[in-house]
Amino acid sequence: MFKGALPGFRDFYPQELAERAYIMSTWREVARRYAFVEYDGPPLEPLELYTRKSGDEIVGQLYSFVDKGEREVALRPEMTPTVARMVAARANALRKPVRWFSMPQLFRYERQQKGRLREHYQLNVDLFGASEVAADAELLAVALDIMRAFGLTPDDIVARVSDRRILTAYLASLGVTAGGMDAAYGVIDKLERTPRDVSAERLAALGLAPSAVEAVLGIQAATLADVARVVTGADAAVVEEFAQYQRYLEALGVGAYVRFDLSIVRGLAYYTGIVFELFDRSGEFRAVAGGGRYDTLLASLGGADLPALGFGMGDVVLGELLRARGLMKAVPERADVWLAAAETEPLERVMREAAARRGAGQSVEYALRPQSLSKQKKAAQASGAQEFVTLSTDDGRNG
RNA sequence: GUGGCUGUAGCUCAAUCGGUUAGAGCACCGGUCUGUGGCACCGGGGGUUGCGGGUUCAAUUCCCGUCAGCCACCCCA
Repeated sequence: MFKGALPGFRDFYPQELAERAYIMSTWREVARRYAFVEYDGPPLEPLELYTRKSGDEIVGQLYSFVDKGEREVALRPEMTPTVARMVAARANALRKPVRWFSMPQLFRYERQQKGRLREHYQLNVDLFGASEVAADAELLAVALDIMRAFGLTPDDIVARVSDRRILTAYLASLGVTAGGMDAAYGVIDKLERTPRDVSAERLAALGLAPSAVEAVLGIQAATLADVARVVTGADAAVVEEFAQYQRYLEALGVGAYVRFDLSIVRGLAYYTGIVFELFDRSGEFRAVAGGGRYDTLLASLGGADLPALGFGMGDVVLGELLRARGLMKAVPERADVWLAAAETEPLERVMREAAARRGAGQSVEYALRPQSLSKQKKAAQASGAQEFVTLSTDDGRNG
């Protein structure tokens, strides 16, 4: 006797499946509008694909085991290594830029919480072979247009956008040393959920002057102009590029969603340039999506040396948000027609009509045993069928 | 992995101080109503109170363990 799904896994009853299908079809539709094409890879991969670059810390969060061929394997926890491998294998043959998306089910063995299960479906949109900042703008525009397609406006969603290079330059101008940079990222990443004095203490421990500590604590309010005043040389060019990025986002029609915010760090991993996260304005939910540029990842995985950028958007937090806002319109499919006949009619009569209609493409349901018409009508209403058709007793052709 | 809170029917909840065969609404099934749109009325199935142990004459109620869920941490998708 099984009581339910494993912890962190979901049973998709028709209502839940309809919601999932609604989310995924919307993802697919908007990605298509931006001329991204769909691909997929194996749900099971060699364990090494994830341990090689990500480090061993991730291993504890993998669903991994030894298969019957004594291979160490893992259920995929993310799509990036797979797509990187696929692109690298055909790097020379693929038309650049490569605009691909996928909606894999991903797995991670972690303690579950709201918005965070052990399995989820995640839209992955990636662009390979494009170093232009226009590509960064396209990428964020897809993510935001998806929000719009779900009915989420700039009043609901904010895209907080930063740039690794700008953050680094800004922190350097405040006196953060190269050695203290990662630690500073860590403090900034946790700024919102850490008491102010604790953060201040950690920053002071990095050797920052009191004024610099204040500046970091208030980094969320720092504008691009603030940054432009203190950076020089190559960094100034990066700042100008970011300004271009913002102009492109305006041109693409999603500018209202975007906010410059240096406190967005995106973990400590492989991002090399512009990064972003999408949040609901109320702050009630976890990040809805996140991504950015990771130009060195393909090369470091031993593949082609192609610039790359991408984002992920999971179905769990998004689904919670849509339900909370009354924007989850999905309902299970209903039959086109409910066929009824007098209780005295043989069932074969109804079946022949059902077969004809089904042959013509209609979705047809009927009572599996003779019943009174009122009973059939009640059943038809409960089923939600679009149309109630009663076969006449006379000629058998009527609708 | 750590800590806190919580587990009664498919769902939302009730059950006095520990006291008889654990109740209700919704949902589901059956029936009545030949007419009003997912109506009304009648009836029915479904719970070893998450599971295991302990205390007690007696446990849904008190204690311990365990599993699960929620929240925070950790970490990120």
